[in-house]
Amino acid sequence: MQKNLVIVESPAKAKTIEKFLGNDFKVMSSYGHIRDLKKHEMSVDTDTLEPEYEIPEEKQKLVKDLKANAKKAEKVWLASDEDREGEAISWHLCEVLGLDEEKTSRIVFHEITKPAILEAIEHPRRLDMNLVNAQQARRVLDRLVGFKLSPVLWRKVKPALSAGRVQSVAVRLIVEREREIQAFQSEPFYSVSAIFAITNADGSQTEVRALLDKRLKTHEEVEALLEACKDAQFTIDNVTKKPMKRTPAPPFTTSTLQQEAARKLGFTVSQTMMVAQRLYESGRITYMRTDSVNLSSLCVNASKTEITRLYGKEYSKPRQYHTSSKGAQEAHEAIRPTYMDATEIEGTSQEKRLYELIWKRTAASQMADAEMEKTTVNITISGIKDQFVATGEVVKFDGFLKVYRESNDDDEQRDDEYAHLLPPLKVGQTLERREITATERFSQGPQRYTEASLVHKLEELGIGRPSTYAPTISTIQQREYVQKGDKKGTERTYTIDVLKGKIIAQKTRKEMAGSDKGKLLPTDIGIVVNDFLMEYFPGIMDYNFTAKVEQDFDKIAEGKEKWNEMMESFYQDFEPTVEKTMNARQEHKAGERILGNDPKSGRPVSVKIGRFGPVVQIGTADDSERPLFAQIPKDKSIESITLEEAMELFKLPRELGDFEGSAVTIGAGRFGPYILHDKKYTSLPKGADPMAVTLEEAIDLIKQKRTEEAQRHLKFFAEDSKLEILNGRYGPYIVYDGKNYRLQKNLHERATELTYEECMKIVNATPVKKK
DNA sequence: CAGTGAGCGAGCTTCCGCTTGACTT
Repeated sequence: MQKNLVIVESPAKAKTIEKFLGNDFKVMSSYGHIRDLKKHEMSVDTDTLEPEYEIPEEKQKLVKDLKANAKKAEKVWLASDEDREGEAISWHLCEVLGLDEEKTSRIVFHEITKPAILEAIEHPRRLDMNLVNAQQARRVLDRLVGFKLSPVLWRKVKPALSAGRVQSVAVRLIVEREREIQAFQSEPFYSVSAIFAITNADGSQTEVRALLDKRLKTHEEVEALLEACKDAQFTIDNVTKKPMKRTPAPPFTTSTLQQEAARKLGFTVSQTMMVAQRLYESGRITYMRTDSVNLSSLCVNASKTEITRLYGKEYSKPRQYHTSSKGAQEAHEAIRPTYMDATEIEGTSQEKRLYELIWKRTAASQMADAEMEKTTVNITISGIKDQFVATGEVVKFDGFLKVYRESNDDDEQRDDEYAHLLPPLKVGQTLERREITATERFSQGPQRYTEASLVHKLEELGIGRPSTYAPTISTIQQREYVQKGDKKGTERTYTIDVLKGKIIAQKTRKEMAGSDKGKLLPTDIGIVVNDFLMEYFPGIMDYNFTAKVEQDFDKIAEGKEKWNEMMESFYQDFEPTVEKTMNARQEHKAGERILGNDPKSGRPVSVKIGRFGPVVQIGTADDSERPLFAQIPKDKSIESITLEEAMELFKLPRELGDFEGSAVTIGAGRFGPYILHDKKYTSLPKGADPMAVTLEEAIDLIKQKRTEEAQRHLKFFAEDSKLEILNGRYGPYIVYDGKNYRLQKNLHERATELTYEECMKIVNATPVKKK
């Protein structure tokens, strides 16, 4: 007979807790929410705004199991997390399992240690219905917004689109950032650096690097300065030394872990979460979805011991951190190693690297400040007012820097090159000028978001939760509002003026400007949807919308406001706006734009988001003649495409002529332009203009493809026709039953000599990829 | 990592937060 049943949210947690509690306790997990609004319908009564819950199919078995165990138990302890969602989970459990109030207790604990759990058992409480109602309000509001707005988009923009309190604002951030970048006017300026020398007592010389204390605006100023420096004397005017301290960053939350793993390890946001999940399940780290920076006393103490052991007493400094981010609910601890004495773990290389990052961040947060001394030396130039400044930084005590330094997103830290050790310098000392270099630079516009920096921004705005950052990022990419891509930069030239001896020499160099890799870019659909929502639903799109409704949820949680009253007042304004927008007589779809008239037929040419994405259309649906369509290629935008560019799209497929008795045509496919001949496809090389390709060039490419094709099949096997050795872009590889298997580098040489057995060994040794 | 290549024009689609699961070869 089971005396006690404890229900927590996560199975890993259940396993740990069961160990702390005696045989009288059975611990089970609810696996998050057990009940929710119906998946495929509104499931909210639009008159009373009351939600209608159901137990989803995949939870039925679990609920049955929980029910049976609750019935058997003398007492049920609801131990879900101590936040809105956790309280609601407990309430749903009560309702669904039909728990008797007398034999049910609600408990919460903040860390998974034996004392903390025993302490929680000593202090049970009742369900907090105010907190539950705050969650219901949150849930219903999100459902109303999502399920009312999305159908508007289906009608006005494109089917299967979606809108929501979180995702639509995420897209807005990216669209607006792209517009800022486009509007940004880069201004040139000149930064001037100098190399001086001082002669030491032994006759040797030491270099001193310094920067001019201001940026120059024009090339004339550069010329004037260098001219003035030709015969000038450089004298040390002032030497100041300032002690500086650097404090470690707080331990990881979900958001900061995602950012650092992206910067230091190159992980995507979802990759980080998957690896962290595995570390959590194997008991290596605490829970990975958290907004808390709090560390348990257990960890603070263990860190102290470990840091003292590894680095010495002076490196240890126990600290407590407090969460300041908007909307934080702190149901968990910060993300930290479960055991600080495990500095390394077994596992995949990704697991090892992420664990090491978490260990270092946690350890650093419990270490002493770093102490530096910053030296600033002012160097006057005789005859002019401007000065050079040399700075040096000496680390007096490295403290936490011994293990960890937080990265940041600005890759431009050129000034850092000049911060280093300085030789001893005295006021009044003169310096020997070696060379002075003025380099033209350009002011930097705003940076595009990465997955991780978008998460950072969302957290800052209090939008979304640790459990939704990664899913939100993938949703906006799946809906094709945003794509991760590369932006080609433009080449620009810049000048470098160097004064060496008495001669000023000017050079020009080239660099690529504004190129970006793997950043988030808005698509045409993203832009059109954003502009549409901004026009008709500015309230929902407001960056403060979440913050405002959160205030209401807080009032509900405190019992100062009724949740259905809040819903009603929201819906009163929202619903009519939806109706009005939905039924507004539409002359054209959102984002539609007339480019002009087709020079040939005179029919109007327009662009819009069609059923299959952005299209150019000649003519209208009411014409007697059917309209013509052409997909807009990825590198063109619906916002900026011109009539001429649009008309080009209708020139394909283009017939070039005949070759070996069949037609050669140029078409445009999903993967760019191609040649079609005798039902075979040949890609055009990158950068080739499909409008300029001649029949001769096309035939050459077809022949080239044929020889490649002939050389591709290196070896067949009589034993099994499914097995082949092929030659690919990266050398020889094995194909078996339609799947590819890589050949180790050392086998490339003798690829054609491999036997059937050898190949099958490789095939069978390769693990099956999971979907 | 390993090679891809339509021309559709209606039915269905959708939210945010909690949490992990596992058709068979």
